[in-house]
Amino acid sequence: MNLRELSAHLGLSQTTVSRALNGYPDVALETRRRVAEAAERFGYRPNASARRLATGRAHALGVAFPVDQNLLLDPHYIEFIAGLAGRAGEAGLDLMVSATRRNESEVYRRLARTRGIDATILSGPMIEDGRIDLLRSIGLPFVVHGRTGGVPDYAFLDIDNRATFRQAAQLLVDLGHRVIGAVNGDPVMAFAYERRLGWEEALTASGLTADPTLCLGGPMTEENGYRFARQLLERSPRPTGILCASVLSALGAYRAVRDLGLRVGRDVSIVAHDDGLPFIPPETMDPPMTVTRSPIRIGGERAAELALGLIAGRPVSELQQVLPFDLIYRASTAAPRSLARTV
Amino acid sequence: MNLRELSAHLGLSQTTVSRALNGYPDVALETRRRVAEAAERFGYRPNASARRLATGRAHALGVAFPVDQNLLLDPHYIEFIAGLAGRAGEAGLDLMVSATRRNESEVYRRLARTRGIDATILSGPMIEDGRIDLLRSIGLPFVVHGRTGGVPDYAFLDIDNRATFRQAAQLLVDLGHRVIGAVNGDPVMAFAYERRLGWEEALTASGLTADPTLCLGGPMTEENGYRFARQLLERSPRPTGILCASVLSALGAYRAVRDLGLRVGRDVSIVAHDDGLPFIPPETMDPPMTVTRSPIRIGGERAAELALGLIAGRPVSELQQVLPFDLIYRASTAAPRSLARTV
DNA sequence: CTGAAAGCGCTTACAG
DNA sequence: CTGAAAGCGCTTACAG
Repeated sequence: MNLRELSAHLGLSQTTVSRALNGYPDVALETRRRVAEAAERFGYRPNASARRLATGRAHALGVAFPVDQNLLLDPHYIEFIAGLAGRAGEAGLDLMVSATRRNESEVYRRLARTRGIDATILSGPMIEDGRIDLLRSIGLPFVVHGRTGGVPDYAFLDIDNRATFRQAAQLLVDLGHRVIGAVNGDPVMAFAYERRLGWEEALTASGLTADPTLCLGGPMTEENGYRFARQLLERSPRPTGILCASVLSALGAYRAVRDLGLRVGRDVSIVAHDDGLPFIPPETMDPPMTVTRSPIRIGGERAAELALGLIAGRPVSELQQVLPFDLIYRASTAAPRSLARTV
Repeated sequence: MNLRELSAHLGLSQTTVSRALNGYPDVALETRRRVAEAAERFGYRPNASARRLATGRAHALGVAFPVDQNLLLDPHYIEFIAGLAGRAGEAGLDLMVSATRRNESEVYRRLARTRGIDATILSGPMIEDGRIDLLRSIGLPFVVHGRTGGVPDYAFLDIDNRATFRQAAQLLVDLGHRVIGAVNGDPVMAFAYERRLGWEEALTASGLTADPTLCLGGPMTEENGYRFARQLLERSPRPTGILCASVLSALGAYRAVRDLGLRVGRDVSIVAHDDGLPFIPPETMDPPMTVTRSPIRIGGERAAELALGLIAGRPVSELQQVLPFDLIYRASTAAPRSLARTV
């Protein structure tokens, strides 16, 4: 059933039926009702391609899906996509996923020329990220999930990454810890850069030195978490507190602590940033883990909303959002042992 | 730059340019070359919507992305999507992701009517799954990742789930284990049903009884893995071997073993099925874990290939594939302790 | 080997 | 309040 057939059936012109369906004014109430009823009955749905061609709007959002570099294709990214797809769907937009393998800019070019999407969402910006300039130069509207340094002149949503690690480190300092290491994300990523600064700020503000070799970074896997934590714990003096950039790395850090015959909470305090990955709830870890928390899925939803605003032509300055996070205290953090004894 | 402009620039008709670009015969070699060169130089890309409208082919695959039920929106599914998107992209197809929340059939109806995709991939079939009949009835071509009982009359790709658990259980039996439990997937899922049968078959074939209360099932999370394994290990007699449906549940099972003051490998042997999730390598677990292994990402790639075949009109009987798996022996399995002592 | 023309199924000024 | 008609940018029989 297409528009022509539906119109013929109703004895109306395509114009009127189209207008009625799309909620335009200047259609008699009774006509509108009849059209809606018939469309429903026949299960009429406008052909997406025809509509796109006629309006010039794709009614779709797009993302480049990095299928080779595990950097992004991780649970964090997926939760983000889930939020994005969900919110886009509610607004009647499709989500187009284009696989990329080291050819991300080529993919953006194609998407722009092909008019397959109205806007794209760029994830995981690096400290220096050529993709932003590229998107700007090809004129494809975009929202950045995260942000590069300075005051961005593009639409973005992010959390205050610096504050997450600053508050986490501050908590450990307040508990009495003096040697605090960090298992950070990949140092090329903008968010990891910010977190590192947060860790530094908390330490130096308390008169402690932020020894750069105590901040190790790399993709946030269990394996790296183990490797980095182990490296930190084998130093002398041994850190009594460790910050982790993700629950995934924290899983590895927990393992490293155990491997060395130590116990999380008692011998080593751990605080991680929790993106709300549904299958690794930090409250069921052993011991339950203290975290800064901001569900990345919410981020996906917000990104979709910002993209909608972008398409609607709202000014970029209104499309910049910093989401809040919570600091949730659990049993993986405590006063360091030496201190506990003297109390 | 559109086709009209490109043609005008070349002094050729749109017909000829289109034919040259699409590799049709009956175009002079020199013309073909000139067209290709100009298209490249101007970065011409056909408007996707126009092409879709004209050909009736969407040049896109679609999947329903369940954003509320965590059942599917898990790392396994994502790895699958990565394979799917990658292979589809190589073939020049886009991947359309439509969010669903308890309205999956509505989404399929819309996709079919809207002509937005050429075929869809249905993931995680349940033992009784109405979606298959629905897809058939609305005429949307589909590939099933997995299969329901019997001999399917639809395109599918799957692994031999029954054999995975049968071989895993057999391994434990051969090592001398007599009480073997299973932490299975959700019992409504077809794959979990098959695995359960495999576990049963191995036990009964060896003269052991497959006590149904020793096979526990639910979504494959760390948490469920912990809960079910703990439940099994608190029984008397205590199982000395446990099968896990996923590395994720196995993570929880490892934790349960530790919590009870036991050790994996020594006190309890564990074998899991490994879908190749990149961020949880079983070889780095403590101790390294014995697994049956079949990367689910390969499954996604194959699914894309089958969908391509479907679109090309190949008969369904040629589009059914069962992927192999490996059994990889590591330190999480050993002879049970009582037996080890007598040796 | 090339081109004029119809058609895919919508939307949208424009006229009445 | 409604309709005839043009147009979105391609593809593809068909004619030459």
